[in-house]
Amino acid sequence: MPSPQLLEEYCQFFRLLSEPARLQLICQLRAGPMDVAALIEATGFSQSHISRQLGQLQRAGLVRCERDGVRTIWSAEGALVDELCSLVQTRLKRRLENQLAQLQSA
Amino acid sequence: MPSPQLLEEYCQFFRLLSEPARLQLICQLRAGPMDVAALIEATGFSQSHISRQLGQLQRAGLVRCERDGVRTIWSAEGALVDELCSLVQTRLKRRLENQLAQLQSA
DNA sequence: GCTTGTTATGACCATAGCCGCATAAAGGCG
DNA sequence: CGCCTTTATGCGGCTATGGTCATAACAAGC
Repeated sequence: MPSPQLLEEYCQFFRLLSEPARLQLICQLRAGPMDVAALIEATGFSQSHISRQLGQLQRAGLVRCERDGVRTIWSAEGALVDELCSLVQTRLKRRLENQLAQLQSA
Repeated sequence: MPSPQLLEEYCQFFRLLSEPARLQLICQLRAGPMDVAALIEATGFSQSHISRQLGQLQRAGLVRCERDGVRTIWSAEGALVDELCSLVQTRLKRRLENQLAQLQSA
C-alpha cells in the first residue's frame, strides 16, 4: 500500500480533475494554446473563475502560461490527463457493456 | 474534446478517488478481501464512515462484496486504480526531479 | 420470538471549495 | 503620467459532502 503522504498526493491530484470546469479547461487547452478571452468564449465561464482554476492547474504543473504583452497564453502540459481519461473511458465502457449484457440475458 | 456528459462522468470518477479515505480503502482491499472489522482495524475509520465510502465505491463498480453469514467480505475490483495511481506517481516523480534539477543548476 | 453481533442508513453539524462581484495589480498606448 | 485592457485576488454567499451519533435492518443462535 502507498504511504499516507503519497496517498494524499494522489488524492490532491485526482481532486484537480474532479471538477468539471477544470477538466474542461484542460481538454480545451489540449486542442491548442489559447488566451483567457478565448477560454471564456469557449466555455462560458466567468473570467475570475477561469483565472482561479488555471491557477490551481498551473501550480500542479498541468498547465503553463506565457505572457504575450498584456495577454496570457495558456497551454496544456503533457498527455497525462489524456491517458487517465482514456483508461477511465475504457472502464466506463466495459461497465455499460456488462450492464447491457445482464439486461439482455434476463 | 469529450462531450459534456462524458466529461461529467470522468469528473465523478475522479472525485471518488479524490478522497483519502476512499482511496485508502481501495488500496487496502487491493491487498486482499477483508471484512469491515478488519478495515476498521487497518484504517481507524468509524464503522459508519467506512460503510458509506464502500457504498459509493460499490455503486461505481470499484469494489464488490459478498456476504459470509452476518459478515460482509469486500474486495477490490480490477486494477484500474493501480494503473491510474502509477501514472500519477510517475508524473509526481518527474516533477520533483525537475524541481531538484532547477535548484541544483541555480 | 428474543438477544446478540454486524452492517447500512437517516438526521445533523462542520467545513471545504466553487462561484460571482468588486477591485487591485500589471502591462501597453498616447 | 493618465487611461484602457487584461488578468489576478480578497471577500462573501451558497452548496456539496465528509464525518459522527443514533438507530434501523439484517442474519445467526438460543
